[in-house]
Amino acid sequence: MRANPRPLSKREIRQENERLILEAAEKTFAEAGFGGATMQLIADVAGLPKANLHYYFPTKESLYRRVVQDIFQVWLQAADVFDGADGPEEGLGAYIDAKMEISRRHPAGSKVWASEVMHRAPVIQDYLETTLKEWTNGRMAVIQRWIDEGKMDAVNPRHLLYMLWATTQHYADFGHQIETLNGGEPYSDADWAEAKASVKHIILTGIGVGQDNA
Amino acid sequence: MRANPRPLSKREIRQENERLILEAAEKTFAEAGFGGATMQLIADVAGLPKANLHYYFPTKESLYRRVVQDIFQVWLQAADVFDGADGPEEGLGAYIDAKMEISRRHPAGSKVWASEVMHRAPVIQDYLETTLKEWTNGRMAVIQRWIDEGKMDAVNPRHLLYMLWATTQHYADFGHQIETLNGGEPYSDADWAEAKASVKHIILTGIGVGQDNA
DNA sequence: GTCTATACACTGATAGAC
DNA sequence: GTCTATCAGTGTATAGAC
Repeated sequence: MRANPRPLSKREIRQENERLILEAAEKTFAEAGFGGATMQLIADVAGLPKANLHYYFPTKESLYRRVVQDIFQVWLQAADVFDGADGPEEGLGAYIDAKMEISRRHPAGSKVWASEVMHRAPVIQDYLETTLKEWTNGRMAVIQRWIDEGKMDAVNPRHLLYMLWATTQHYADFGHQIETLNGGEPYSDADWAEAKASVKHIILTGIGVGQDNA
Repeated sequence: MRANPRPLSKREIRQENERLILEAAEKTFAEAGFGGATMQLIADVAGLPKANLHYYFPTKESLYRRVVQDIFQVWLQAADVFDGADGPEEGLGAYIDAKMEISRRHPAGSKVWASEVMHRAPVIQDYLETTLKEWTNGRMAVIQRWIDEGKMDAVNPRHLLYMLWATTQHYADFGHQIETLNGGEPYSDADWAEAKASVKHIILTGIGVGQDNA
């Protein structure tokens, strides 16, 4: 344990505390839902007094809104691998890998997102109508281009995307069920590798793309 | 408006009121989550005074428990089509159809189930460990048999099941997102038919099963 | 079996000393 | 920027008249 060379600036204190709070909030909202997560509980998880949460985030809803927005950003960035790919095997394969990795590393975020959408997106409806819609249309166009170029079968691009989202996010959102069916044991590296390979194999084969992934 | 030929027996009154309450509860729990759904709100949806709910279901949790149990039954019954099928095209095709139909007809139930599992199954953990586990093992054995008989490719049966669950339930759990991406319009008969056909085509092709479904 | 009134606990949010 | 004390509002659940 070393002494800090200099005291943190107010800006740094704010950043650090916001990070602590957001981390605790994401975990707590995921586990208990918006209604079940109390400010007291989030404060306990963050290791701060409840009043401090209200200092950084005036209302519970503003805190929740920030959590959902952050998740949405991570989620959108996963699609960067999609762009600039030569074809579906590379592009969709990398996208599946990226989304499976998010399910593994940020399961809480995925659950908060799922819960928000299930409850008719009370705080991010505008994102669905603008950003997500544009993103979806763009990726559908890419898939359609691959189809036109004969690089994959003529499947419905929209429902292919939905299948990718559903399947990859399932490993986060229903992680508890999967763990229970795994004898109560969390997934090992090998389990995740098997899951990834299975998902990629079935979907890529399903759209007429040969692949040699082990 | 006709007069009832005879007054309802107490048993019939109980059945009818329980049905009203359970219907309202499923809808409300799905839309607002366990914490967000208040007994007052459920009572309003059911058209009954709040105190009556406590007469039929002593606590909020007992009402919720009953809702989840009922959903689980519907969900398990959908798998009847699985058994007695000659091969994967018939068995899995019918299973996908059945699960898509449940997503269409009982989206609220699917959401309550998803929410329950996401929150680590506080009330149906025992079902996951017993009934669901046995069900899953049984169906995995059927799939493995089809593989051994050369009727489909050698994919991992467990992950194939997860993909079926994820993909079909996605159309209920994320129905709001799908509707938003559909221009705010609910899915028509044609939309559902297209979704079903897409899901069946990709998955059945993905496991090496030819199919001629339109 | 129905329903009004109410008890009791808890939650989100704030005031104000430090 | 931190934290204790506290308020106003809401939620679950029940008592008791009908």
